Amino acid sequence: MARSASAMRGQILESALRLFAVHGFRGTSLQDIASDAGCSKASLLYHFAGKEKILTELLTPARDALATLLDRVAGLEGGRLVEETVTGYVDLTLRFRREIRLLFEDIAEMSCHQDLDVMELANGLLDALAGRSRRAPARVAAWMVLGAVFITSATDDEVAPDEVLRAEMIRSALRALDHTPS
Amino acid sequence: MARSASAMRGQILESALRLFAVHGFRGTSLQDIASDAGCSKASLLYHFAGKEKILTELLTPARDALATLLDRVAGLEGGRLVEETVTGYVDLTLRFRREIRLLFEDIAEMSCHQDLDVMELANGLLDALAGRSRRAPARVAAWMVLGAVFITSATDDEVAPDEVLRAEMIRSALRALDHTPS
DNA sequence: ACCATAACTGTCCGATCGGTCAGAACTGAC
DNA sequence: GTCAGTTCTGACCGATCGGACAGTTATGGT
Repeated sequence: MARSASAMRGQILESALRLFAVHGFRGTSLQDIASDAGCSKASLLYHFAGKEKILTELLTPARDALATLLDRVAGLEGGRLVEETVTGYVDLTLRFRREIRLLFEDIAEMSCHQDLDVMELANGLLDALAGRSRRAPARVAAWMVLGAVFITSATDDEVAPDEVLRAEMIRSALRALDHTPS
Repeated sequence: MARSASAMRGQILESALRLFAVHGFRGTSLQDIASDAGCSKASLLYHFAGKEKILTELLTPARDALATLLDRVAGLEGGRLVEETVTGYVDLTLRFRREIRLLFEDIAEMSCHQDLDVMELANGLLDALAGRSRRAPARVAAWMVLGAVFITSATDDEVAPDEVLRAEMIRSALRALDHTPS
């Protein structure tokens, strides 16, 4: 063997990203990555100081891209600020989809696992949020609200008292769904 | 020792929920839970058939509540459907905050960890999405969009081609932020 | 051809994990 | 007090993990 160092490193990173995105970080062992990349586990640790360093190297480009975006919008304000930030953020997440997915597959695996089959319920919730519509705009907005409420509830940021938080979450969600109050 | 069975079970579930919410499911060992609950690891496995069963018992109430919500809105349609679903979903996530948090702490720990300190960047992004406003409605909406875009990008649901997905994500996000197009 | 260096590997290690099991400790009914 | 049944535990097990290290193999400059 003994390919060029950068080639092997690239192969390792590629394998790691794919496996992390399927089984999660903790759910993927160094041996798994080594087997997939076609080298020994010891070779991994020759190229990378440790398992965490592999993860760091995988996530750094996304991090840097986010930092760049924030720099770019630092001087803006008002409507331009929000528009540029949203557009940039969306593009960024789409570009680094696999990296984001690896952060979530721990959850996904946990949800699919065991008796409680959450995925079926999640699809039901998605349908209801989309108002039973199958059209793409409604479905995308439904996904957005699904994730938005989920994450916002999980935050411990103390951004607002619970009553305010609840009211604003509902209003914001309905706006995202393009819902005209009846 | 030798308390009543249900008391010990309750103590174990309480400890497990708290520890899972701090260190994640995989990041919490049976020994951790046992120490926190004030019993031996073997005692855990007397009350619960395995580690996964503890998680199942913790998440089942939330799952059942979601199923109940979906049943309740099953007969509705149009505006009422969307309103009831959103309100119910928000209430549900707020009620089961700790359970949701435990699903996320794997991510949180991973993000805070290592060199790349993502949290500072996330706060910057949050500020920009909120249009630099410190008011609660803007901050809540910013959190919503942060999570919405993140999760929607991570999905592999093939809900729409990437160009459509991108456009709808941006539109939906701007609506959630109550942004009036300039 | 030679050799310093880079690339790579087999093997071992300590730690930790979830889980088992035989038996001790406790409990309430009688 | 006795005893059956419940509750609990220390000790142990096999598996797996991330990592260390000495030694082997390939590479490129001379």
